[in-house]
Amino acid sequence: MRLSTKGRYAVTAMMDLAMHYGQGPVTLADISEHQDISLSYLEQLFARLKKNNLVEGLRGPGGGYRLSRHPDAISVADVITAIGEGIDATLCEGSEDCQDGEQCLTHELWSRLGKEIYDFLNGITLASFLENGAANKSPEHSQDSMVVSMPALNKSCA
Amino acid sequence: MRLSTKGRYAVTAMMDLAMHYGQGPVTLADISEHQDISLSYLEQLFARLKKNNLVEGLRGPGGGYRLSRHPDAISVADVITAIGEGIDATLCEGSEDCQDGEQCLTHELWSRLGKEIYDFLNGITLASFLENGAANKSPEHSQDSMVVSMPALNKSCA
DNA sequence: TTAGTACCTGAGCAATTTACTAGGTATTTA
DNA sequence: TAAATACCTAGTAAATTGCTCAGGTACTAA
Repeated sequence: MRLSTKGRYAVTAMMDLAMHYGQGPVTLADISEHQDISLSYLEQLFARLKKNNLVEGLRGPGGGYRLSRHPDAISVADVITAIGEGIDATLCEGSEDCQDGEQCLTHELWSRLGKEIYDFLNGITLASFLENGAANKSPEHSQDSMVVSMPALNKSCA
Repeated sequence: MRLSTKGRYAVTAMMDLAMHYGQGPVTLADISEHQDISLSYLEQLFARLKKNNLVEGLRGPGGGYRLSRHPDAISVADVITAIGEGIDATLCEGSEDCQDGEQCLTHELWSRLGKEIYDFLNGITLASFLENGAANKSPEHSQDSMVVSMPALNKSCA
């Protein structure tokens, strides 16, 4: 589990897509303008996201990206792990370095903590976060005409 | 809020100290051996931890480091922010770059998510995690003769 | 068919972070 | 004093981050 500005870019970009879910694809150029990220950097991020089947790309005029699943079915943990792609095997894990009990113990402790963090982030879906900003575990996965509401966020930023 | 292997090292090291709380200071050499981290790297980490008043250093033979507060009063978020030290002001935040509403919106979204993650990690204290691995909010802060128990973690690592 | 728009690939790069090495100084205990 | 330990400074190779540039490929409207 890793959490950096890279994951932050990815999550905010995915939220951009979630907000326009059901309204046709969103171009990377739009996201680039909205979030002030370079287009090529976004392309790199979305290559990862597409590789992990979180988004679909649609070419041609009027094309862009859209979520490949319902915002209810995409968690923040999904996005971050898709970006990180195979991180967290850092220390013993292969367990050949483990000699004494105490080392195993601290590793065990961290792996438990890491799992708790993952479970927490996995409980936050794009939809649930857009709706009320809360972590909703076990979403109902309603396949209806999803309309993402965005209440009380029109305060000025300056 | 940043989460990387650096924070992982710091958290496991602090857990090492929490386990020996009330049993005299622990040397960095011991932690270095237990966790297989270089001594100087630990020194850098503990310089930050000391700067943020999470640990106390005791020089001379028989010296080492110990927690400056009760394990109940130190959260995982405390450790990670002490290591990170003033990160998360990355994008607009100074808010001069914010032109349109939508950019503010995504920033608002992320800051809310970041706060949720922080609150979650802030609910996990060293003591509560050692005891049962669960996130206990609002610990009772018992100032008694803390004995950190470590049940059911003696499985072999190989 | 052709221009426009989108996605894709890969190289490269400055800045930062990571994890570590080397060498000191300061302080305390025995 | 001598040993143990914290503490400090500086450097550094490797990786990561965030980004740019330069070209490609695929699709669609005209």
